[in-house]
Amino acid sequence: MSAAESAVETIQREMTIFARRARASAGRMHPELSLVSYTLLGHLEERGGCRATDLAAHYALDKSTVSRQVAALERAGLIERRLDPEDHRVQVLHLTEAGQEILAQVTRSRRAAFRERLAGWPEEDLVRFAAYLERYNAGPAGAD
Amino acid sequence: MSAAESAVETIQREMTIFARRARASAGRMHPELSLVSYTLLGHLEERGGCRATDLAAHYALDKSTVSRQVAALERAGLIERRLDPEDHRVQVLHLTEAGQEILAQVTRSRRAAFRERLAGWPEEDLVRFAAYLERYNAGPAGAD
DNA sequence: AGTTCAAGTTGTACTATACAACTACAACCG
DNA sequence: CGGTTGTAGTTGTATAGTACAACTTGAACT
Repeated sequence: MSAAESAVETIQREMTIFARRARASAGRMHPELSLVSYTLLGHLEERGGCRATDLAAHYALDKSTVSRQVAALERAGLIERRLDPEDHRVQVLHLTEAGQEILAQVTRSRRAAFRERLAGWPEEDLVRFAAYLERYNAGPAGAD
Repeated sequence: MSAAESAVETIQREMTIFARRARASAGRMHPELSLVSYTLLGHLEERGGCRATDLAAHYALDKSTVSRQVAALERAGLIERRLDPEDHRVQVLHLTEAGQEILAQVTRSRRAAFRERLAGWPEEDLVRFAAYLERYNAGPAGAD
């Protein structure tokens, strides 16, 4: 096996390990915000509000799933819905202040975990690793 | 923000994207084998058989969860249980031939997906990326 | 023998998810 | 206009994966 093939093997294996661990630990680390909820809130913050349908499309989730997640987030007071005056079918979702706070807090704690894990890496390696990951994820969606 | 801090941000973000995508696509890509089942079968192959309790410990799953997964895999004919003659509480799990075949097939198809995604990467980058991932995952478990 | 420990199963509950059927509104077309 | 078709979102139903607790069975060690 060539060095390239064996590197691909390793990348596959390590990415799988990571995915499994992330799934296992996500719920336990931030009981207040599941990985999906966190991602949705993050998207809302980044975009400054969007529609449930956009979330579903972007994250390849069924609209019913998003609908229930959104309902839960609203119940928890983390987002609010504003009827689009242009189109009354549409509800534009926005973070509430509480939502912004929780998102910031979870982001901080996640960032701390990553930072700790990456402590001791030379800056050059961090930058290259980050670039590789971006390049990997920028590829066509669909493969793991 | 320093280059190192911003790289950590990027790593966190991209790893999260990856974990989300993996979860979303795993079920659709290999309906015959969930990510967990695949991982369990892989572990059995690697170890040449082990106990349900070992699986639970290694993957931080509840023993009841493993028990049901194992039951399903046995029902599907992919693994078999052998009573440990030394200790009749213990069932040593082994891949059946069908299990080995399916595992090999899913591994091939996953590998193909990764290979396609990484096509065009210079060998040097593949090797470095693989090394970074190994180093990342080798850190203390628990952080995402 | 009796107690304590370990492996595994089963009952129950919860979360995330998908698919399908439905409602409400919009847009378009004749 | 007014009917048809399309889009946003909700709700009913089903399934998978998971955890926790209670239980069964066998082992080990006094």
